[in-house]
Amino acid sequence: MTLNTSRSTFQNKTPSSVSCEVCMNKTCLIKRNLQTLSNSKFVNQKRTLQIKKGQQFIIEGAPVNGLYFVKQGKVKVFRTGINGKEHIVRFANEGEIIGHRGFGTGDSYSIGAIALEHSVLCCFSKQMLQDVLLENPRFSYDMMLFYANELNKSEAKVKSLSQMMVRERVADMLLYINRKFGSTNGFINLPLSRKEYADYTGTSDEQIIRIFSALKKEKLIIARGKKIGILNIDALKKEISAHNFFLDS
Amino acid sequence: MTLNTSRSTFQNKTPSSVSCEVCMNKTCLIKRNLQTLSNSKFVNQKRTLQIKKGQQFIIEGAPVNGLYFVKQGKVKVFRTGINGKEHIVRFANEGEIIGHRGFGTGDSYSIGAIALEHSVLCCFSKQMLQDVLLENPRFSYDMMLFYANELNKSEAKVKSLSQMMVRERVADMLLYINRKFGSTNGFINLPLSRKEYADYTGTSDEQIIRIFSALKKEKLIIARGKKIGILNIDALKKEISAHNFFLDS
DNA sequence: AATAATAAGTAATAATACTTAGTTTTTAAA
DNA sequence: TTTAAAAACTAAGTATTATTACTTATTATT
Repeated sequence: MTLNTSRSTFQNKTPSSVSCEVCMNKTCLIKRNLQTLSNSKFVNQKRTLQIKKGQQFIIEGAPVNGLYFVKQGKVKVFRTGINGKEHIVRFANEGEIIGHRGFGTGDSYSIGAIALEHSVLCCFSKQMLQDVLLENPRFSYDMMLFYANELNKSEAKVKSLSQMMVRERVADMLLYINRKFGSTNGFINLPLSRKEYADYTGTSDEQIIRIFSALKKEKLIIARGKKIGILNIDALKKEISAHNFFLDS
Repeated sequence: MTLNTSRSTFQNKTPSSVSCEVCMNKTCLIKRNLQTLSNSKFVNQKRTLQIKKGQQFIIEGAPVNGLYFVKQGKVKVFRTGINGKEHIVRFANEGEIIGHRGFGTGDSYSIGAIALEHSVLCCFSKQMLQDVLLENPRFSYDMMLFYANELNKSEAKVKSLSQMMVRERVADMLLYINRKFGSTNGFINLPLSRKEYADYTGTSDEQIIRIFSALKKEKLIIARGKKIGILNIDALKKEISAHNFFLDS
């Protein structure tokens, strides 16, 4: 895996660009505000990027140059902590926004982002977005709601890390991943390494492996290589039922 | 401590109401957008509430009726978890907003809020705020930025809970509280119970007590009843320096 | 002022999680 | 295809944290 800088990726405009008007991704916040934004040159100013599996397209600490909207594919968003240890903040699916935190705290990204599979991203520059946000209250309001939703999710995760034991967090995470990405033939649509599960859950690889091993023995999950399938979703839900919440996708 | 409902508190309009135009609180987001909002009837539609120390003014799960802006005082915002155990999401100071997460997920508050000292709050109804946000892009944009900042803070806390040991988290928290609320005569301006420190840090009372005891022995902090003072701020910072970050206030 | 309740503190024990050290399997590179 | 590297797996040992059981001090109530 080579580390491409955001800048070099930025210039990699491909002939597969699709304008926002004809894009089929209905969950995208830009798409949903297209009527409001239609008088703006804004929607013609995006760049569409093809990102290979494993490719990093946002470097932590790099200057914020824009927001990425996931047109297709899956992405993990992470922060690097002590000793280079990675913490996965969230997984992003189609229609979701990456790099949005840079709007708040200044000029650099506080996160990194890597594609988990081949992905197509639409990138809008920060300056352009700021301008159009300041012109379009409806769009601004929708962006605000997006952030409010992200904040709720983040705080649910804070609670999970504070009050759940590791096994509970693992159960919670499997339910979340399953709900967010769905399953095919009984296996969750996003194969992740044990390390990635650990980085998301805030524990070690070995702990994940140990808990998966136990869950497999207890017939709650099944594994085929990196693919994980949930066999008994109710039992998994029961693991966390005392906590009375699920992470929203 | 009696639990007043938000509704009854809501009606408790006092003669000490001050209009936004003459309010001296310069950090308030409404105040900062006053020029933009001046044509709106909006700023005359707030309610000013006097909240006693220990009084709960937001009940988790209650319908969202508005946002609270802290004119004066200090507040803790919490979520209730397993077995009624409380998790403190954050502390809020003057000029800060409470209840803002209700904008994202629907009709009820996902948090509770209690005044840590006598506090004065300005409350704007959700409907009114939505209307004015949809009319004023500058204000909407500023609200969006506020949420983006809150999201960054929340994610820093996620990272802290994932990767720091309890002692490190305690050091981090003391630095944060000290920075946010300041000190007088060598003691942090917000006396908290050991339970509250624990609820914020995501550990048990006894663990807090144990770590405070150790930090006192090592001359890093001093305690007078519930008041805590930092004696050696550099040593405290050194406890978390390997993690390369501070929680922003 | 006296009493009751709660919070702070301490020590010991139990439970949980992390780390280390290996082996086996899978994936990537040559 | 072979080899090397990385990931997955397992077990054992160590460290951290939570829980339990008290005592003491402080705060709230009567």
